[in-house]
Amino acid sequence: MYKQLEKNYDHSVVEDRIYSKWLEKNYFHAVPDNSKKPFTIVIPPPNITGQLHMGHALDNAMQDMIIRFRRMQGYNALWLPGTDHASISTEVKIVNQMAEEGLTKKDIGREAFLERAWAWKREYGSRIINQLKKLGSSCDWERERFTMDEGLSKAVLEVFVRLYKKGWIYKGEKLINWCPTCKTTISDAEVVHEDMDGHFYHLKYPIKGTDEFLEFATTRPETMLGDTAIAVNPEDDRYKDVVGKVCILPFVDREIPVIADSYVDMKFGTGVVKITPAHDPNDFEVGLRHNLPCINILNDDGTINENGGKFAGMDRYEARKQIIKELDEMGLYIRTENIRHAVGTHDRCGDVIEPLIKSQWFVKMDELAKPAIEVLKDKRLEFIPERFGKTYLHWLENIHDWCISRQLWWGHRIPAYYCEKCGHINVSAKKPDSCEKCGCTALKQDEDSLDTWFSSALWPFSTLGWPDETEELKYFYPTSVLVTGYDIIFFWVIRMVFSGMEQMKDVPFRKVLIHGLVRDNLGRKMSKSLGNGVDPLEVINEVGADVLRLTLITGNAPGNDMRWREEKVTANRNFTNKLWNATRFILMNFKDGEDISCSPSELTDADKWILSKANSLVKNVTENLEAYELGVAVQNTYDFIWDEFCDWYIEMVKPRLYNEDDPTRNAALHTLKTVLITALKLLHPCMPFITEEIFTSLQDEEESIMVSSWPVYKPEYNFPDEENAIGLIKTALKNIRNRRSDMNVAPSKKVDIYIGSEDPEIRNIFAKSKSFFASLAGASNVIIEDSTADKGSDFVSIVIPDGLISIPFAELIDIEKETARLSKEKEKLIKEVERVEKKLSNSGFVSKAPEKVINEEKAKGEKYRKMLAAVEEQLSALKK
RNA sequence: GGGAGCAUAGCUCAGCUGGGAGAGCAUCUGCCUUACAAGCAGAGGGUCAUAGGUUCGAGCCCUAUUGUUCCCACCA
Repeated sequence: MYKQLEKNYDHSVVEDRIYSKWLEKNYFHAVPDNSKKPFTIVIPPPNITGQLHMGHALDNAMQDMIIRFRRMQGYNALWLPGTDHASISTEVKIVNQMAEEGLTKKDIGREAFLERAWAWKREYGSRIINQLKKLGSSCDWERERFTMDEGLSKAVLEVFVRLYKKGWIYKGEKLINWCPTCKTTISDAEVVHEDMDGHFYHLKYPIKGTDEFLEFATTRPETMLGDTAIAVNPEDDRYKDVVGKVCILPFVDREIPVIADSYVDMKFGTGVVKITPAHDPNDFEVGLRHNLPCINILNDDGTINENGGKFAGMDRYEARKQIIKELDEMGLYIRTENIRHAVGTHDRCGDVIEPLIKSQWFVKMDELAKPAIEVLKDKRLEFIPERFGKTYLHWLENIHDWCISRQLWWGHRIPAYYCEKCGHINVSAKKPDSCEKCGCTALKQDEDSLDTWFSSALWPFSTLGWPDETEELKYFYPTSVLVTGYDIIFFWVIRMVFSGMEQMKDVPFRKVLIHGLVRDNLGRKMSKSLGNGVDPLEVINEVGADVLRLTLITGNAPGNDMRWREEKVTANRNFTNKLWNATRFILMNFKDGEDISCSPSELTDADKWILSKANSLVKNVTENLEAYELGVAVQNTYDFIWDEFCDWYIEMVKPRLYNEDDPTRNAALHTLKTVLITALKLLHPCMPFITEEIFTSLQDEEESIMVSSWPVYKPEYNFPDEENAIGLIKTALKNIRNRRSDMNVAPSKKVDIYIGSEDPEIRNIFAKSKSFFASLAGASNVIIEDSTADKGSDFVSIVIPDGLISIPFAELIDIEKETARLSKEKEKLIKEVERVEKKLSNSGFVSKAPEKVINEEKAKGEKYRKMLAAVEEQLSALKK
């Protein structure tokens, strides 16, 4: 019946075996069932190019923990997994792969390129999925989705068409962020502003018809080739006269007007700004106000185009140098200032972004943002921790239209078809037979694809079958919680919310649990370039997924970054060892076929104490998990198992186990098993493998802990009296150990221990617990007495609440040392008594503090006064 | 320029709605006590960044300051 455990726990064998079992039993699969409440999590889909890193490990450990907890609680728990096509990341990988073969996208064309991309996906797309399995993730793999699946692609086209028909998707010539390396547009969210060292070039343009010049400064002199005006502030007296005049733009000999616009800051620099509407967002706005032409001077690869005159074909930075050099020769260069300023770069490749004007597709954001703002304000959507809601709101309240077209091939191609005859744009999920305007059949699809986040924005409902009205969609949407890092709130969380509100008319998830970054032991971000990344798969190989998960979950609060420390891994590995050995010990004491059931009346104080503690723990852990305080929940379980259960209860129970005739042996076995199983269940969401392994060894009524029921708090298992009693015993034992250690008494030396108390109930508590003093404090005999009088110089005394412990250590007593110790204790007690008395004589405290607190203080005062009296008696006895 | 976080034992961090400061690691002492030396028992170590305020009571709430980290932002 009972399976004895191996001496050492071997995670490498156990984890794979157990995971296979769970898969075989189909425990992860969830189907709509109206008799149960759903609990849904959709995974943040990792990129198919990705490899599991610590960020994924943390994110998924948290999700698995939550979903396992809810599954055990009886919810119909679905964790829906999948992957993201990651358009730009994947495309770059394929392009690089082709480059090794000497091929370019152009060489092979769109169709063949996509063929290669799909082949790549087939080969590597499941890699990260398999890694998630190593972590123990209980995802419903039957429902695994990919953003470019047929169904999800259908959802993408459907949303595009709907928003277009509503006028919320439009095509327009606007200033966009251009990455010259990736040769595509990117959204505002993908631009990272980095402080870089740069130069501030002071230059001047000649004013036509005068000998005068207008001086200004710029960080990007090459953009002058696209200048179409020069601006000053209308209030600026210095330049009143030049407004309306014309400057001559060198090199291209363009005449540009001097205009007045309040955008110009009079106090900054010379108060003069060159205006390049085609390459600067502010200038673009100024250009609109003043009807200025836009002159694009850049090619897609960042070189100067034909509008740049003699600089055409030159790289942007080369042109910058050359222009400064030539301006200097012309006497138009003044000086260069070194400055540090924010430069927009592409988050993928790091290249400097060039703002330029192109015709692109946009999602109009103002209307979409409104409901997303509302749901946070009325708490239909909540962030944990709350503060991230501010980040979310701030972004939404300042949102710009979202540029969604990308000059990439891997992704969802924009469903817009241009009529070659009349130029009309036909937007339709399927290619129309003919132009809806002129009927012409010559239609050409837009070459661009959609931002990868356009499809992931739909993930919470597209994965459940939308736009079809599936049972799954009706049952599992809205999902319960989204777990993700704070770094993708803008990219993803916000876009899911407004997409869900628009298409489903409800939030995609009710809560967003935000976690921080896993950093290295020095607090640096883990990165490839630094080589400081810790590979979670290596950790799993070395110590197992349970230890990895425990390390990631404990010791940090939601939303905070954490450091990865080897020592913590070791400590947690030791915990699994502790748990394993505790179980091994318990199982060694079980005999096959033995009935260990017992009635409540057979339980001893110690049994009731640990059962009561376990019962409180159930409540505590459940509440913490429900509040998404995962770290606290696990820490409390850890502490309970190690400190209360192993260090105290198991030690207390040993004599009963060793004595086959002990009438309470059964109760001990029963309690050991009951408490351990409870603790295992509480621990299971965090450490699924070892808890399963132990659970199945301890009992064979249930085949898996993961589908067993979550423990519930039972008022009848609340034993405050026994908790107090054992609390007193523990205090006494600790005090005796302390004194023995102080006096260098060898642990092997057994002595008689006298315990005196005037309170018969206290005497009774000690009388029942005599055996603990033998096994845990080196007592040969325990003698209970009804007097707390000092026993004279042959004894060492220990004052405890409600009693006095005396040990015959006459030969070991150092009078001086003992006096010093007692004096110190006396002082401490005097202070305590004074503190309590002061508090209780404070009328404010007595009248305003809750009764419970006041009573606690009174009880403390009583206790300290008694102990003080006892200590004083000891001191005077010692003097004699 | 705007916003947010953090500052608690030598180190890394918990401390959830205010009611006498905790863990792990490290340090020191003693133990191979037949579950575990990856262990057991004991000990030392904190004016909870600073200054005010609210309160009967503040590590926790408010204000300011200092240091530090991060996010957002079109000052040429």
